Amino acid sequence: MAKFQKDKVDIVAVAKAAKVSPSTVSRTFNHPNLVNPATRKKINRAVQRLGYIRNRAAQTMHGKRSGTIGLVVPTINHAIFAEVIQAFSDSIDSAGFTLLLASHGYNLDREYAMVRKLLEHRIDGVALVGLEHSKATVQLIKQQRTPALAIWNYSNDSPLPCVGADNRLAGRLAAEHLLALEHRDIGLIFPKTTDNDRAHNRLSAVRDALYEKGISIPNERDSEAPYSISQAKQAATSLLTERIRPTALLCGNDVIAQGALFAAQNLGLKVPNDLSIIGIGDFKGSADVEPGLTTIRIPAETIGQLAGERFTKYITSDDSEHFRLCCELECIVRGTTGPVPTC
Amino acid sequence: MAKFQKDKVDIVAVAKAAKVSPSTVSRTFNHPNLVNPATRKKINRAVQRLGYIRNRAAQTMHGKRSGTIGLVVPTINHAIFAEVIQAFSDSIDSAGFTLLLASHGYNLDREYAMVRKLLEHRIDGVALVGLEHSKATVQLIKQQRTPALAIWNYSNDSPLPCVGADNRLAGRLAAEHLLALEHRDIGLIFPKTTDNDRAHNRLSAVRDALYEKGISIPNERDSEAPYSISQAKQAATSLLTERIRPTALLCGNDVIAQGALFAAQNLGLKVPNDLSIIGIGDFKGSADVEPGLTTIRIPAETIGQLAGERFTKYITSDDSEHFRLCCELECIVRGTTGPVPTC
DNA sequence: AATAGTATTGCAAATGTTTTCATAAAATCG
DNA sequence: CGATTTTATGAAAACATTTGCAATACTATT
Repeated sequence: MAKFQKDKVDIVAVAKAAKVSPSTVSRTFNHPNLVNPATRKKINRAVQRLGYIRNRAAQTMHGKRSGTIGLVVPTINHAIFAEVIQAFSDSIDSAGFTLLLASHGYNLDREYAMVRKLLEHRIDGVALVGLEHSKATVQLIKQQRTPALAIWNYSNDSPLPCVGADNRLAGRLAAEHLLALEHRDIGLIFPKTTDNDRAHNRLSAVRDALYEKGISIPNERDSEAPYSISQAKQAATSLLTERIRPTALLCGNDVIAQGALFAAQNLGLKVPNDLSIIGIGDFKGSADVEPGLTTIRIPAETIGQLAGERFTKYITSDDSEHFRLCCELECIVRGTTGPVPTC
Repeated sequence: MAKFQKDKVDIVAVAKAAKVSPSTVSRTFNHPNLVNPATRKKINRAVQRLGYIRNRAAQTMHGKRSGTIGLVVPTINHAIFAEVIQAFSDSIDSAGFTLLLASHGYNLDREYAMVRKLLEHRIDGVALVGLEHSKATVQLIKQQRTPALAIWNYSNDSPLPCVGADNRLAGRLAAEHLLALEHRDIGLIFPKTTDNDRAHNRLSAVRDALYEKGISIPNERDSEAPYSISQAKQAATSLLTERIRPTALLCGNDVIAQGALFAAQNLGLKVPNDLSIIGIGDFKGSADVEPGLTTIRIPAETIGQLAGERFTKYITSDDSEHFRLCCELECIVRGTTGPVPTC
């Protein structure tokens, strides 16, 4: 195969080789039923022989879809997003699209820059994580009339179509689980909430739920840790070595919760006898630590897959009915939470 | 800004608004020094006002670079690759490129399909994980004269430029660490090695190293587990409940090693007193489990970053000198390995 | 002031497709 | 068998850029 890799092999080279016009070659790809099976065979043979590969750029320029979808995430590096990226990628792939990926490191100004960059490539749609975006970003995608989708978060009044879960509810569920176990001395470890509406929503819902029971969290029980097991471990360690130790730790996500768990083990505390720990997310691996992590499950894979399916349909059929899909949360009780120690 | 979003805003709309020719507008973007600063200012104002965004597809079609680089990985889902993807993405981003990402699920035929798909988008280069690829894939990228790069693996006779580490050496280092601690009864847990030269190289190097000391691994000590903590945990559990328990477990990667660690804890074994465990990879989090995981560090972030820098330079300067970068491995001794129990 | 350069701009061709329209050949019908 | 419909193909315009070449205006040199 591919005997003549001589020069540029484009659609006209194929046409020449098959002794037909370029139009016919184009048609064999785009509307095969409009061309005589015999001619089609000739053309396909020529394609094989020359090793021709379609040029999406040229198609795009003509006004056809580019066949690409942009995805902008805060970070690729961490368990959750990796999972949702994988699912989204697979899902759009099977609809014939390719993924353009960019990350902004929890900085909404960089998010804007990334969206702009993707727009230059004439993506057929762009998916963003979360519902909070800079004014400029929103204006940009509106002005370009590019289909856009918010994933990971759900809100019934989201301006963009969205596929995700209710992060406020996630926070509330976590708090309620601890409250049901009679915990009152609760420590909080959350990531920074600037430019991160997921964390913000979770945290404020937790505070609300606790407040309703008359509990407020003193400053020294309210700790901040970035998305890293080791730094969470540090934060948890200092929280657990205060004069009065909380009986439970509510963590903004499972990575932090794992850090907290390791910190507790390192301090010789028995989980859940001496200390309860709950996370949010249910990442890969959370089930398998010892003891298994109690957490609020956010179905990342489902979100990614659903988002991909729904969004590609939305793009290809441009019947632009706004959609909002809410994925169910679930409180997964494993081994890291238990009743308050009866000391 | 963006008062007229009336119709298509292309380079000629901008030209009209700024009262210059399209050529001049194009030049302000591509060769700013060739155009009068005053004109440039006029044009930039028009660009702002109309909200013009360059069309990479049209540029590409003209023969300019597309500004995209393809990356094909086995999976996005797992710690290692997520890290290398992030670093690679950041690195090429700062050189002005955008990432097209695809995954094949450890199937080299799907890898071929993905490369083809990326080629349709006229990527300026494609990076693949590992050195083992189907004949068809290799032929395809050669025939298209697309710059290609192998990452993650290093070999001094790699046909493609490569940036990575020596996986055979990684296996050997792990084995030698256990041997130095006098372990002789060693259990192996590795992922499937088909279509995965990383795992294959590691495993065969481990076998060689053990063989040199006269040790061969009986079948029941040689276990297979996919890339999942929970399934690794299962595999480890069955290995550890054999009649005669090995004194050490050598795991094909850190995910498996973590599974093994949890399995041991679950069985009430003290690590490292009753059992030593070593992994390969040093993923995020491996340092923080309790006890910290001993492992062979593969510098994923360095690999990703270096690969991005080197590859973009390679592409933009097309001085096609073949390059091969070998990243250093390091045996990180933490808390999961110790001397053979003196029972 | 004439000449030679240099800086700035515009014109038009080229890039690789898709699609509308027109045409030619073949098939159907009465 | 001629008229009409259907099927199959080609010619050419359009898509949004970039760039070589030519033209113009300006500056420096003698």
